Amino acid sequence: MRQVAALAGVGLKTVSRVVNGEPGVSPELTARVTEAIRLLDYRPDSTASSLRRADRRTATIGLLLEDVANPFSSAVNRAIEDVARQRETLVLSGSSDGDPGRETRYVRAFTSRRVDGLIAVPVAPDQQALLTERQLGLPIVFVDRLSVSPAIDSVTVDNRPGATRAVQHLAAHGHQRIGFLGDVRTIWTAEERYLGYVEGLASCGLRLEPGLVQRDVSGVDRAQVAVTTMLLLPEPPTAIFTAQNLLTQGAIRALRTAGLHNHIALIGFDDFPFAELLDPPVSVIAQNPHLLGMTAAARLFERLDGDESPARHVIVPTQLIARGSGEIPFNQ
Amino acid sequence: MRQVAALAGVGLKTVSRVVNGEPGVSPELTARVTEAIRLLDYRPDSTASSLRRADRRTATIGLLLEDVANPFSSAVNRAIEDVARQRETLVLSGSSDGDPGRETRYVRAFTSRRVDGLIAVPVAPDQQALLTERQLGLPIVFVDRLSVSPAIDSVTVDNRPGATRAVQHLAAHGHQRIGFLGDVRTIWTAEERYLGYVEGLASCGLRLEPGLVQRDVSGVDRAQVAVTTMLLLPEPPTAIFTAQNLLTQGAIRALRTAGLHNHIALIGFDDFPFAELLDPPVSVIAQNPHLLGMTAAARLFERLDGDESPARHVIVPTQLIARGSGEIPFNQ
DNA sequence: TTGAAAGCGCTACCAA
DNA sequence: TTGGTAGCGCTTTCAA
Repeated sequence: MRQVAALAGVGLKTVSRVVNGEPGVSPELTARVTEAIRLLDYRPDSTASSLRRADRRTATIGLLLEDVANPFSSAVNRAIEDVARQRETLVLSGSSDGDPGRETRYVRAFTSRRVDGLIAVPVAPDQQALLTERQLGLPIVFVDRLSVSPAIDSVTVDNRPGATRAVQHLAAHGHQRIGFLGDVRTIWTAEERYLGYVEGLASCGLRLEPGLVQRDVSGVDRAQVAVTTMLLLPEPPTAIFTAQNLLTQGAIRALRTAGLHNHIALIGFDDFPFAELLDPPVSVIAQNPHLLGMTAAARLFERLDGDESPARHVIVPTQLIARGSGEIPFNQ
Repeated sequence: MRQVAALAGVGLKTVSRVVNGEPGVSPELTARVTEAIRLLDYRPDSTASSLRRADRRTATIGLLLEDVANPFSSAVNRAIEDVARQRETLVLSGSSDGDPGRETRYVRAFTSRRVDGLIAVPVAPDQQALLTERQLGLPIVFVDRLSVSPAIDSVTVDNRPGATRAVQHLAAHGHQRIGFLGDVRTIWTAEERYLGYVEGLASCGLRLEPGLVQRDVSGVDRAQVAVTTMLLLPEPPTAIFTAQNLLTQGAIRALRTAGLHNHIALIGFDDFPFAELLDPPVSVIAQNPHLLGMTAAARLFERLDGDESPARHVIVPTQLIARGSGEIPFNQ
C-alpha cells in the first residue's frame, strides 16, 4: 500500500479510501491510485485491515462438522457457503470425526484466526470448548445438535417426530414387530430418533421388544451384522426402521443377502442418492440438509448483525418419502 | 497479550516466548505466564502474529472446488484437510459451480486473507486469475485439471487410459456398438475421457459412430433424455459408457425405464455408493478422490517447504471395478 | 534470561 | 478533499 501511495503520489489514507470504496476522493486521484494498483499487482491485505478496524471483523467463519466428506455434512457445508458468499464471508471448515480432542483443537485454531463466528456440530458431551468461547463473546450456532446451554442457538430437524412417523407408517401397513437400528447413543440425534421410535410404538399400541432393538451400531458392516442377527431370531421383525444412513445401507445388504428385501419392510432416516433405483425403492424420512445449513448460517449472521435476543432452537421438518420398501405390507 | 504480561509481571516478549514454546524462559516465569493466560482466557491472535512474522505464514490454505457438496469434491476436500491438519493448517473452501467470475472472486478473497497456498479445480479456460497469482509467487496446485501453464503442478487421474479400458472391457464382452455420454467438452476431464473412448474404439478395430456419441450432456435429467433417444435409434447401442457420475445415474434411469437394464451393458466413470446394490450392480472406472486430494496437498506442502523444482503432472490411477452391468454380453 | 523499541499493513481520528 | 499520526497484537532485533 505504501508503494501504491508512492507511485500514485498520494497519501496512504487516500489509497485506503480508494481500496475500500469510501467516498470523498476526486476522480483524478482515484484513477491514479487504480492505475498504480494495477501496475503493482497490489493485493489488499485483509488480515492487516481487520487487525486495525474497529469491528475487528475478518469476514471469515468457522465450520466444525463431523466429516466434510459425509453427504449430509457436505450439503450443510455448501448451504452455509452459499449464505456466507452473499456476505462476502469465507468458511474455514474442519472435521471432528466425533473426537472431542480434535474439536477442541479446531475451535482453538478458529479462534486464533479470529473468525467472526462459528457453526458447529458439537461432539464433546459437555460442549465445554464451545461454551467457553460463547461466554467469551464468540457468536456460535449449533447445527444438527441441541445445546446443553441456553446461550447457544441451534438448528436441527424434527428427529423425534420424524422417527415416530416412520414407525406409524410401518404400523399402518400392518406391522407389529418393527425392529430398530440406531447409532451410538451419545449422539444426540441417535437418542432422539430412538425416543421417537419408542413413542411411535406406544402411539400404535405396540409393545417394545428388546430383542428387536439394536443401539450403538455404527457403520455399514456392523449394521449388516446386526440385521442379519435380528433376522435369525425365532420371531424376527417384519419391518425395520434404521435411524441413520449408513445403517440403512447395512440393513439393505443384510436383507438382500437373506433374500428378504421384498418381504421385510424398511424405512431409513436420511435420504440418499439412488434410493429410488434400488429394488425395492427405499422409503425414507428425508432430512433437508441444505435448509438446515441455510438456516444455521442465517441465524449466525443475525447474531453478527447485533441480534441479542435469547437463543432459539429452530426445527426444520423432515419428510416421509414413500418409495416402496416402507409400504411392503405385513403378510400373515 | 499486554494484559497477560501485566498480570504475570513480565515483559511482552516473555509472554510471546511462552506462547510460542520458545526456549530460554525460566520455569518460574513460564508458570506465571501460563497461569495469567488461563486466568484471562487469553487467545493468541495468529493474524497479528503472521502479520509481523518474517515468513508471513497464516497456516491457512485456499481450496477452490466446483462444488463442496459433490461426493467427489468433498472426498478431495476431506483428504486435503487430513494432510493440512498434520501441518496445523486450516482450509478455506469455495465452490465455483464452474463460474469463472466466481473463481476470480474466490481467488481474490483467498489472497486478500493471505493464504499460504492454493489448491484448485480451475474453471476459466484461460486459467488467468490463477496463473497471475502463481506468477506473483503464490504456490498453487491444480487438482483434477491440467494446467495450461508449465508453472503449475497438477494432480489428476488417468482419465484417458481409464476411458479406453472401459471401452476395451465392453468390446471384450462382444460389444461393437458402444455409446458414449460425456459432460460439457470445455471441461478438461470430459475431453480426455472422450479421447480415451475414441482410442478405445480404435484399439479394438471398432468404428466411431456419431449417432452413438452424445457430448455436452450435463446433469441426470439430460443424460436420461440422451440415452432414451439413443435407445430409439434404428440401430441402438448394445453397450454404453458414461463419462461422469451424474450421467451414469441418468443412463441407469433411462435403461430401467426402457426395461433394458439387463440387456444393455453399462460402465460409468467414477464410482458411487450403492453401485453394487443396484440391479444389475454397476461396473465403474473408479477414481480415488482421497488419494487425489492427499497427493495434491502433499505437493502443495512440498512447495511451501521450499521445493523449487519444475512443476509436475502427477497421475493417480483409476481402477475398473466389474460388478455386473459392464459384463452383460452382446447377444446377437 | 529478559525486555524495550521498532514496525508488519492497515484504518481511526483529527488536522489542514 | 487530503494526509499525517497513532496504534491494532504481535514478532524481530538488539541491548541489558
